[in-house]
Amino acid sequence: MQKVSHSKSESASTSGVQSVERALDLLEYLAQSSRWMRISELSADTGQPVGTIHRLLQTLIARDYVVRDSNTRRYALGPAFSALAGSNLIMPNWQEIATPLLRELVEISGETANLVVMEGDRAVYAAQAPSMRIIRMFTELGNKVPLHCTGCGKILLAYQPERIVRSIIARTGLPMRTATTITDPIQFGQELATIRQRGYGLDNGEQEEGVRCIAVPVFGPDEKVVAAISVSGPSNRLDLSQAPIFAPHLKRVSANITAALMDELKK
Amino acid sequence: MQKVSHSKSESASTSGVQSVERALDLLEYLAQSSRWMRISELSADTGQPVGTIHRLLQTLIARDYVVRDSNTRRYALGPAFSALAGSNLIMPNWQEIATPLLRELVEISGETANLVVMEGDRAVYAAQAPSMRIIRMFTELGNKVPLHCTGCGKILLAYQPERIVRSIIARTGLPMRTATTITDPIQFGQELATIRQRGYGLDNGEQEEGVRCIAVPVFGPDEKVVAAISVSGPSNRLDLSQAPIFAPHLKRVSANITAALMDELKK
DNA sequence: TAAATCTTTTCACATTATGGAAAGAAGGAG
DNA sequence: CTCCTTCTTTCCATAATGTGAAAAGATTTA
Repeated sequence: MQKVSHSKSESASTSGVQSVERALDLLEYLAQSSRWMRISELSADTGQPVGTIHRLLQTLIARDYVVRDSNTRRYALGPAFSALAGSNLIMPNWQEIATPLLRELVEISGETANLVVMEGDRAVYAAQAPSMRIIRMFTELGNKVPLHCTGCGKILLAYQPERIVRSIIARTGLPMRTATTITDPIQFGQELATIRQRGYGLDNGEQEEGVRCIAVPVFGPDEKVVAAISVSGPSNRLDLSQAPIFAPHLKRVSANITAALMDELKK
Repeated sequence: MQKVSHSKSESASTSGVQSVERALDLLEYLAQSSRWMRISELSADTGQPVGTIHRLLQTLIARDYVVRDSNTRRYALGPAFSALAGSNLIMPNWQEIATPLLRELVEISGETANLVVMEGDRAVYAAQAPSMRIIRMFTELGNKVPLHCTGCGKILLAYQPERIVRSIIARTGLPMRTATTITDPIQFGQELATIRQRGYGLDNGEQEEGVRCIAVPVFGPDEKVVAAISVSGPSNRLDLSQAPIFAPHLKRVSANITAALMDELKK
């Protein structure tokens, strides 16, 4: 258990309430660890003395943000988060807001249109307007897929701060799903840069052979990306050369969703 | 908008890192307010001076737990929560864990079996094993329903600390959905007490005319309730006099789900 | 343009969080 | 069963940290 520079360096910079930041560090560490943690582990891994960790945990437990298994004396995130996460300010009713707008994309492209949000280390389908054709892309709502090998997932990552992207990749890696999956971190970084630059992203069968998709970001308040929308279909119909043609339509619909979202939020 | 006791009383008592508690107060207040809030409102409603609120918000914004709309200078919960909420420690893959176990209930009862979790002020269907009969109860997964008028919802509330229950009811009220919906807070309190006492809950068409259900809690670590399971069916088949017969089966399956959950968690 | 309202920054102060160390539990080895 | 080790919890003197009143700045209203 080695001490890690008790100096205030790292996140010090300016402002920031120390104890709050440490509490958040703790919560985030618990979130990303895939098993229940003991105090000594938390202390070692976050570099805070056990006393401090213990006191923070007490506070968080009292509010149900952390639970303690009294048998093993291990800690994990608690149920209070789902109450926060359920707030419709951060989890809008995407089905209601987006589905009618997504249908427009189905009419234009003939392919299934999706709205996807980030949840933890994965992308989740939150709304969908299915293609009317016999062969079509279809996913259950709530379905979770990797971020690195889907059009929408890559969009969501591309508009995330560097540090978030790195920590996600550190945890999940870039596992190969098909022959076209990008598995090299450097190349993946370039892919994200390309996406940011041209404003839309592609999925060339990177998650599932034979499924292609074109995706754009959906912005919330303050230009933060809150979701991604896409049209997805079978490779034989959806040629990636069509992307520059579809992208403006996707962007228009994205802007409409942003507007609808803002309407929901403003009072 | 009246001021609520500026005294440090309330949660003071022992322990608890003050600034962390205040930050949590702030987050919870933001979560429950249905619109974006200005600093002055937050200050008035939480009883903290604007300076303090401002500083806390800075810290939370820096970490994306709060977002600020720079046009209106209003604040809301930020995207960092979905990352935490996505942690499989607090959001297990219920479909995977519970669905096979729920099927057992379908075989016994002939009716649809559901697993429901709490999310914010509502209950969300997280797993389901549908009845094989022609007329049957069915809901989309991810569907959100009120807590106060559903079997599972009432279970979830019954095993929640008083203060949580009160704050939820304060926000949502007890709106009448059918003739049997409990709309009186006192009576509702008694209902929750009854549920705790006998260990299972009923829904006698309180949300939808003609749909009845029997529900029991699902416990996680440390005897905390993390979900509820139920069998639901049409009133003409599902007589509430059958409840004492079904309840033990529900409890057995609930225990199995708890066990499966623990297996997931322990390494 | 002036007044009023709201937001952001500042700063002296002491309350509050800190973390080392002691006390207490639990777990393991012999 | 007892001793020893390892981990958790509590304690407390210290000063670093968070506090909040008020000033400064920004924006909206009159």
